[in-house]
Amino acid sequence: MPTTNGRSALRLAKLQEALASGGTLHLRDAAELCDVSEMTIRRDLTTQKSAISLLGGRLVMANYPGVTPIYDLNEQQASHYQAKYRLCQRALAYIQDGDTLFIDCGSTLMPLLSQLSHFHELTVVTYALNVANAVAVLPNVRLVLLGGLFYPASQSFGSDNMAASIKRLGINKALISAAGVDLERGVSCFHFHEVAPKQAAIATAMQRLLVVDASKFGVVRPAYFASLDDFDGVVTDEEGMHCIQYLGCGNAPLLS
Amino acid sequence: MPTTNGRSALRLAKLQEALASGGTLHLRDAAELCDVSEMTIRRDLTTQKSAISLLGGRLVMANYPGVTPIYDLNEQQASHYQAKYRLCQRALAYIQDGDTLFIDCGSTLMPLLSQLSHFHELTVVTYALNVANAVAVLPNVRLVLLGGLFYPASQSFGSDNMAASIKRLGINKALISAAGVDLERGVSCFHFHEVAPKQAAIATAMQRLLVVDASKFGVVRPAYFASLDDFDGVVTDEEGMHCIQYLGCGNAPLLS
DNA sequence: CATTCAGTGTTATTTTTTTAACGGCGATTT
DNA sequence: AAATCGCCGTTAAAAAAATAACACTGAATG
Repeated sequence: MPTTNGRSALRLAKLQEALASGGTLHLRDAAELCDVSEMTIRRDLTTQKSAISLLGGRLVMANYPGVTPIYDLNEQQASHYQAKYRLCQRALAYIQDGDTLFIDCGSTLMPLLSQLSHFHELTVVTYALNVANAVAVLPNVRLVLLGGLFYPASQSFGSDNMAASIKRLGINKALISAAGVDLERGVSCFHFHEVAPKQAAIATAMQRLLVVDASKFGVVRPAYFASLDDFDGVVTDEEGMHCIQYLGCGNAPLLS
Repeated sequence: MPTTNGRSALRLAKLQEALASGGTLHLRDAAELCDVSEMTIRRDLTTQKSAISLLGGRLVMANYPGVTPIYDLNEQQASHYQAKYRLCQRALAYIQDGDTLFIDCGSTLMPLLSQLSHFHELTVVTYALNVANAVAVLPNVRLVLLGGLFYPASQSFGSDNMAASIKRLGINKALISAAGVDLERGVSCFHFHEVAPKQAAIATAMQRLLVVDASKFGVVRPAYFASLDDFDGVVTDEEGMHCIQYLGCGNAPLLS
């Protein structure tokens, strides 16, 4: 195993460039490209740590969405996903063909996106890169991405005139996610740059839905952005329903 | 093999949702999730065509960037990539630490992006989704994405006020790609929505570089956006240099 | 000049993945 | 009720990929 990063690192760099445009590269081709044996490429990959990973004989960019975080489905994870999935199923019930949806950032609403392919025509407005990527591949959904400076922590964008941009759009339904929901302290998230777009969407949309699972109830996060009264409804899971009833729920009607 | 889309399609849908958030799912886990054998999942995948593909025993979303278009490196393709790579290496020579770069859409400049990780600090401005994805993973590069309505054909965004947004940014160097370069008919691309951002970047940037390989010379595409004189330089490959000398090259100095 | 060692290729072995073939079960048809 | 057929599991065989072990090379070192 090479200790000094000699030619090994150079090869990795070369391969990384080859993969940067997107796509996969067979081990055989990678070896040919670098003019070494497959074994050497294998060793490069195991010794030097890089953004490339080997998936069934093919090199892929590990940091690309849809590749890296090998979905872990052991016991708990499975049910955790199931919960998120069911939550999105409930949210799905409020979406109709022809809607212009505002989709918030975060991972909560991701399971919803692939479901959107069942509709005939939709428009999705978002300021999150992961959401945009998932929507971009849907042929029946128009995508409007609100750009700006990228914040890696939330995979989303922020800009001065985002609020103005949102208000120019005819948003039908806003699906807002949150990291904390408290009856007294209101609805909050982690990052301050998310506040402006969330508030603008709430201000503009015809119908405002807060989509949160039970784990968010009774939690307060640094960035306050709305009170429960600002929403037309709360979409939550079975367990979340109990939390709301316990809390009293302001005057936001419980949805599903 | 199932002829009527019965439970098969339902399983695929379920798996697709599981993968939508990004990530991979081992065949074993997929089988467990659907409560069938691995063989059944395999059959589902081969009979029904879906957005899911099987890569080394793992299910991945085929339409995600970095997965689907299995990089084909047969003879010609290899040299073609090498050419693109060398072209970008030349362009790289004009980039300095601290620059604010405008990166155009298309595939030409993709090999450049992973190279940017070698710099200490950079800012990249783009209106292309594939560029944004490649830049988003670089920790040392600030990303500004100019949003709008998404155009799948060019993987880029367009909006009314994109030109205005670009002009508000202090763009240092603009790296512009093109689909056609002709001495008399000027520089052109395929899609009309690319014209506004390209022109705005050319108008704003301190330094304007046209990055094109030899295959673009003498070609005219539907959307004209600049003349060769509008650029401070042309970055091209060895073969492209000959083309330029043959054409006369306007007054744009040849770079590399 | 002999030794060491990083770097690599080759070969063999093990493990995993893929493919193919067969048989069972339940619903529908004849 | 027998036959058909869609659907699925199981098993065996083939192919591919991952791992391990060993040998060779050339440069640096003693």
